[in-house]
Amino acid sequence: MLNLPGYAEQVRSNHDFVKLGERVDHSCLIVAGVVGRFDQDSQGNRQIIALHIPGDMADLHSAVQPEVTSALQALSTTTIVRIPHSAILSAARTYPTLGEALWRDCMADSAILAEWVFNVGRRDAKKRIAHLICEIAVRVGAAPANGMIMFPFPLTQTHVGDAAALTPVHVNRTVQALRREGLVDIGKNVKINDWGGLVAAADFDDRYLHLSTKPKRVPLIH
Amino acid sequence: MLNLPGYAEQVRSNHDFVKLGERVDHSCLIVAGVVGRFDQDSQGNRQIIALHIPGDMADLHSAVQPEVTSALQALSTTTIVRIPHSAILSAARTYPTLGEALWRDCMADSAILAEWVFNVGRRDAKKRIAHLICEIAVRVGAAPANGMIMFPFPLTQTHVGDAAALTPVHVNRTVQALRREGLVDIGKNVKINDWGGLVAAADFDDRYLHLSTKPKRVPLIH
DNA sequence: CGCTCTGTTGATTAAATTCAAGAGTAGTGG
DNA sequence: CCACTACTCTTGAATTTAATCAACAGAGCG
Repeated sequence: MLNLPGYAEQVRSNHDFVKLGERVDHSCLIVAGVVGRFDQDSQGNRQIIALHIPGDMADLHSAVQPEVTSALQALSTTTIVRIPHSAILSAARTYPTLGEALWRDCMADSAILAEWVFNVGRRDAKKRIAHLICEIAVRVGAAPANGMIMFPFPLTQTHVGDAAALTPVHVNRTVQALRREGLVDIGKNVKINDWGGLVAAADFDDRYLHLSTKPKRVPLIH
Repeated sequence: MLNLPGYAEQVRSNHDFVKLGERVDHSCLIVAGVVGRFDQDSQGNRQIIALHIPGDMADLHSAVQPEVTSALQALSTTTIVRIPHSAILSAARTYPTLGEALWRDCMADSAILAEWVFNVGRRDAKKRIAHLICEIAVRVGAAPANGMIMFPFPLTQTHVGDAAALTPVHVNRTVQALRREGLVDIGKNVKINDWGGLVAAADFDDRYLHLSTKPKRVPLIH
């Protein structure tokens, strides 16, 4: 087993722990919480371009590209471990198969990014939010219980808007519509009453998540 | 110098040379022409999620993730060379630094993808198309001549719409507006009259292209 | 208790889509 | 060489979706 160095660190909600423009010498493993990767323009308009959940290396790519062009912000109270690039790269050099796995992990994130371009570009508000919820449900590994899928959801409607490229007002109305239709209740928890219906409404196809090649999540060894 | 196997192949315009759902055992180097990476939904709505120009490995990522989740289509008459994954991966295993470079190359594409999420999500039609043109101008390495930047542009307005997530009708009106304002003339050639003005109109910041770490384009050794 | 943040509602406005049709251009085959 | 077809670009009008503006209510926290 790899014994990567690093120490756990708490990040407050809405705090940037990797900032635009800096040059980093480590990648961040998310241990708990939810983090958003943000891009912004010169007027300060922000867009979440990726969401990361526990088990994700939110910026593994920085190992080969240390200039930060999108910030990482905690969207809830979050625990991270900063892992030095030196450790990652030397391990990858020693075990080329590991290097390939890290590369593959980055490409899994990239495939999600591609789907987000489609999501934001081609789907209307309802499909877009439904699709986002489907993706998160699969990624967190939410399992049905009592005919319902439920998982904690610390994001605000504003966060959802930042991810789906919609205004908070429009997110609110769309979330209400999804609730009224009995598909999904998006609150402090997401409660999916009708997974099949939600998948259909979102036109969700999980192939882009490459679930078969995705490594199982392993508990953190410190 | 690497001596990767492969033979040149002509692809007709509008032809998919890597198809959705297949499993590939090679990556495609673009030698000439322009190719689009397409995602689509069950209704057949299409979205270009990436553009590739000569010198790009359009689907290098398939070396570590061979299941095709987005198709590659020639947007003009195109020449490609198919390079076996076996050759790429064994070279990467032998020379870990090369493996890192390939990984880095994939991450450069990923950074562009991230910018596209922002582009499609947060910019209006004019900024969006202007931004796309700025990006392509930089990537093809277009240089000013006679106070004007000009390069061939084989894409149709429909292609631009597929990339910018706009209808062809709206692309047309927006392209005309950009022409009227003297910023850029988008036709069989792109003619940029006012680079500074276009950059400002697009809110374009080339940092996401990581130009400093981008390897210089080398002529193909066969 | 008062502040801030989040969610909610209504009215208005703006941006982009949709629908429909016509004009120009290039390529194909007779 | 011309007729025919397909594609691209263009225009106008009507419609739809989402943004904007403006308030207010409730929850949580110091």
